[in-house]
Amino acid sequence: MSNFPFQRLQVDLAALIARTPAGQRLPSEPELAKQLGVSRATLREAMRAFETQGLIRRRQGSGTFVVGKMRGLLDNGLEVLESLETMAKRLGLEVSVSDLSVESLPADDDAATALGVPSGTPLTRVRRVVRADGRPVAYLVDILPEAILHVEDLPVDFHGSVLDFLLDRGDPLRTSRANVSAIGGTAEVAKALEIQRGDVLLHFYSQLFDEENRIVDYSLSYFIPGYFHFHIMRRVGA
Amino acid sequence: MSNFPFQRLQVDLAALIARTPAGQRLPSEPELAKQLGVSRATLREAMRAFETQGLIRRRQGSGTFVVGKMRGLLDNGLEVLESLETMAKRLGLEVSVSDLSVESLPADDDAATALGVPSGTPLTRVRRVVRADGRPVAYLVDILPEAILHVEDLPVDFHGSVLDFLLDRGDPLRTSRANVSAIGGTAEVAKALEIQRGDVLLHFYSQLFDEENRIVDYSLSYFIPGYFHFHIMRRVGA
DNA sequence: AAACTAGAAGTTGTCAGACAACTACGCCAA
DNA sequence: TTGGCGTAGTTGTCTGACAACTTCTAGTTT
Repeated sequence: MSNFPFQRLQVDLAALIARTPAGQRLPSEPELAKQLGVSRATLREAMRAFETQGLIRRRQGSGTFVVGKMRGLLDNGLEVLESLETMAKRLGLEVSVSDLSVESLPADDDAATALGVPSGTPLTRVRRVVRADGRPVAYLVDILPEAILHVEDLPVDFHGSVLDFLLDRGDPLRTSRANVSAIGGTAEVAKALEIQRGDVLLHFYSQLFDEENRIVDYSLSYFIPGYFHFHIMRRVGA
Repeated sequence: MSNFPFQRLQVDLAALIARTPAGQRLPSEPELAKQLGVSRATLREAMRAFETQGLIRRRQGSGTFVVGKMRGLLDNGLEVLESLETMAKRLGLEVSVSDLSVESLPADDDAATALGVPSGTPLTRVRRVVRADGRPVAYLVDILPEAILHVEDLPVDFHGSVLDFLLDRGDPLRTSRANVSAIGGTAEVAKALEIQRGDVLLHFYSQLFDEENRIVDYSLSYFIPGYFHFHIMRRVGA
């Protein structure tokens, strides 16, 4: 549908790669270009993008090969930011949200530095507990300027994911930087997750950036180990 | 030095992007191609690769812009696999290794499934404690088939990093899949790290793959929170 | 003077065709 | 059987061109 060959091409190529068994060779570039209705130069740019992502491998004189079943891995991985709700839905899991709290408050020093705004700036804070099988598995806190998300912007059926809301609204989000660590639950978190204070938790502290590299949101996530399996694909450093 | 335009180009372009302030425009494609001594088509392939990595952004009719100070972030991040020793060196930190233990043992069920080999296969296990300021900060265990790394392959001055050794040897390593979680220290780990059993630890369980997607090594890493700051750059899911 | 419009210049997006470098495979000869 | 060689097929790179888009300027209109 798109009039932009490269974008359409990326979709088509991704589909082709996804349905091609690992290790198998793709059609030759001239042929693929003809099939997909683009020039070889454009096709090669797209292939270079996929090669950079490690999905295919090209060997001069031999051909282009799809590299592996990374697909399923990547999707569950941390390379792509998506809400827990979206992730759970994709994995066919049943999750529910409880203790949803949306409130406005002025920025304290921590929030001010994390968001790059002056102290006292009006903020919106969203907190929620995610449950699987009725048991708490994650406690999530999002904090962002009221200018970006006002309490009253939220629909009545808001299910808790700030990320999903911003995406639906069309905000130009780009990347998230997540700091990963392990901590013992504080009193507040322990209460929300129905665990003992000091129990082991996986902790993400992350900032969300828009396409101009401005900080849109920062969030604190606390996961009870064992329910979600987070993984990362890492490239070997040259 | 390289006779392969694309590889040389990637290095040159990376350098150019690195030393260009964030937000600034790069020279136009025809000019850059001339400067770097390649055709515009080849240049564009390289730029597409960098664009995929999120380092630059191109706008038709306007120009190509470097995107941000991601550079410093990425380097400390988890996208690229490198040994703790290499990381520390790059960051100018002083770390030492103690309790280095290298031994051979047959594969138990866990190791067999993790490495994709039959139970009983001869394995090599490398364990070590990494210290900063004399205090333990990480406990690392690498396990891999003896066929890939035999105890006697190791030099007398082996400093503990299996990854560095394999890389120096020229093994064709490609990616690592790291599962990240939080756990309480077991007796063995607690003893090595001089902490209480059950104390909070950040835990990586990772598999190392070669370019044919074969499992080369799997490792267990335990980090005392606060010393290393691991972070991940995530793209917002479409 | 201010605001709007048309155009020109510059930039990225895409295309077509060609040749070079390399690989895989089969054929032929020893 | 084995070794070498040539040929077809594939990716790597280059050249030149045109289309689509953005930005800025200069002129025109209000």
